[in-house]
Amino acid sequence: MLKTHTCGELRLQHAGQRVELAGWVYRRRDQGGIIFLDLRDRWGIAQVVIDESASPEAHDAAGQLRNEYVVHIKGTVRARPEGTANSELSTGEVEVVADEVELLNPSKTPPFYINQETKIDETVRMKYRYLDLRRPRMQDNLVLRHKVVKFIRDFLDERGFIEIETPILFKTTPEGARDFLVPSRMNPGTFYALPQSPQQLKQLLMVAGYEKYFQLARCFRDEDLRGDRQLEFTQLDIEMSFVRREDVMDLIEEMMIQVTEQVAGMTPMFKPFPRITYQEALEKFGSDKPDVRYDLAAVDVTDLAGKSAFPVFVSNAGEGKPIKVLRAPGLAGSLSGTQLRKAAEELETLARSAGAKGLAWMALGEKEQDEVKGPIGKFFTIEQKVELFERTGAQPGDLLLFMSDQREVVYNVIDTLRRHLANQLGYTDPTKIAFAWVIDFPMFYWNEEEQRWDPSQHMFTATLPEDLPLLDTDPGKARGSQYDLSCNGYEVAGGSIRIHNRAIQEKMFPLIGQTMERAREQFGHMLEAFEYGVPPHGGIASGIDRLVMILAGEPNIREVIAFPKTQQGADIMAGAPSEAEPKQLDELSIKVVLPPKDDKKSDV
RNA sequence: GGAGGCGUGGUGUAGUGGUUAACAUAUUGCCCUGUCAAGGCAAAGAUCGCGGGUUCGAGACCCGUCGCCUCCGCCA
Repeated sequence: MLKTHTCGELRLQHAGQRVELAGWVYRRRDQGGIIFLDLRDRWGIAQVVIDESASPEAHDAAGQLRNEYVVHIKGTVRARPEGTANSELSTGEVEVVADEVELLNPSKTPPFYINQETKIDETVRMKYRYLDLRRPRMQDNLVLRHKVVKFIRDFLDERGFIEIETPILFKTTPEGARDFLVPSRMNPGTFYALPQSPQQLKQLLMVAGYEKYFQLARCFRDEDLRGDRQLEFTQLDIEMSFVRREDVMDLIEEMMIQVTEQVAGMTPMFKPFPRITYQEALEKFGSDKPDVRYDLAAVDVTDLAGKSAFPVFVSNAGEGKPIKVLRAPGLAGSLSGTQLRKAAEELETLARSAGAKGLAWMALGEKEQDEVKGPIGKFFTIEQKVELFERTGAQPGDLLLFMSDQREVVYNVIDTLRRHLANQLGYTDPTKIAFAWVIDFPMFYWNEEEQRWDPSQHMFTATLPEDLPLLDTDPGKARGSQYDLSCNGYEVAGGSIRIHNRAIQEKMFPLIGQTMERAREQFGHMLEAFEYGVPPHGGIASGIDRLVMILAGEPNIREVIAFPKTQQGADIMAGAPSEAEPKQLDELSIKVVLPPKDDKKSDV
């Protein structure tokens, strides 16, 4: 090794020791007769001092160094002189007096700062990702990611789980997203699908009797990217036999608490995690993955507002459309009439973008006796207002936002406004973390377009035992054994107890508009396997990228993935995706036919 | 597929139709023995993403296009 120690480990106790360090020049401070180098490696930064009078050759070599040059030094550790310690640095009490400085490799001037946290255009960061990853922020993130993964592996190993790899080249899996296809050279005209999750395979491992399985599985979904979504991602995949819903939830809850506390050094705001039903989550937060770091829960006032004199509310209530209120604490505060209208208009624009037709509001003055402002105030009697304030907990200076529409629209508007208000009010502190379980999902959503039921998770999800009869009478009311774990407004895990009974499994296919023939073609191996002694089983899957993103306090998933893709699914550094060689296509019996371009111009 | 934002020296930004395109920082050179976002002096560095158009005149206005980001659709 070219190093006896890492740059980050040197402490007072090393004083007097002769050491070798190697790393990158993080900063150089040339004082003339004395040169300071901040030498960086993955473990930290150490100050190296080169004194001209003591080591002229080393001083000369150090004078040639520039940022990001790779160097190897030999020297002696000593306590820094009185008054020159740097408390910002973990190695700040010591320095290495170098007598040999060897340049291992020079570097071009990097296109952006490695040694400063400034905003850099993501295009540039992606093009030079290997330099971006040199930055302490990215190194911290990837180290955290490693620790999370390592912790999880150990945690599950201690509890009798074994990790089993499942294939990447497989067959379409029933997750509902678009598949990535891989052509088979040996079987012209046929394709593998990359797994969207190892769902089927892990269930088959339960049939095989492994009982406790996990895998850090790479999964692929060919859908548009988002700040919290990539084409490929890593999923902690777990499946267990002979378990009930609570067994899986308890295991994950314990694991998440320990990871948060022991690896990320944070404490979940709620222990145990609150359990919210799907219905309650929608009614209060408008979302099945609510951010419960803050309250801001919507209040139903359909009965009350329906009796007001506001025509829209009266008619909506009559049609069974809900009327809900979101209270924005202190938001009306000291605003003037004009400012208030402007603020309300901005919120209305946002509400419209979420599907609302409008947004009614009421502002409470700062003092108790102040008049209630807002266009709909006059439609409510004094008594109605008093009750309204009581129910919503409204305080002087609050802004009340009213939503009324089709139920789904109202949910969407609540979710949008709630997230927006939380940001505006400073409730979204990334150093806080709050998990919440969402349970009792409906088994199916009605697909109006196709006139059929779509499974809300996937077709292997078991129905809650008490709701089993509903499958025959009223499938829309049947609740599944599904459980999702939300964290700071993101879904970080989701799973269910599975169907282990072939008769019930077969009942699912017609319900979701699939013929038995088609089901056998796609899932025949599953149905057949289910005839050979399937244990009751269930499991869960957790998006590791997303979890690490939250634990790292990062605003998007790319910050915790070494080589992520852009929103267009491109790798700017390598230039992927790219065209294939004709020879490759020939071997695969594939012909590329691009859609015609530029219809507008050819018309002219 | 759609909506919005952004694109100006290496990087981050300013730029109100007429400026020698400004500032900070980085870079290069010189000076400097206790700095740590070191400091001082000096220099170099931009076809303003690309292509059209409007105008006497465009970094700015218009149209198109490309790229990046956020969001909707999609995806749990």
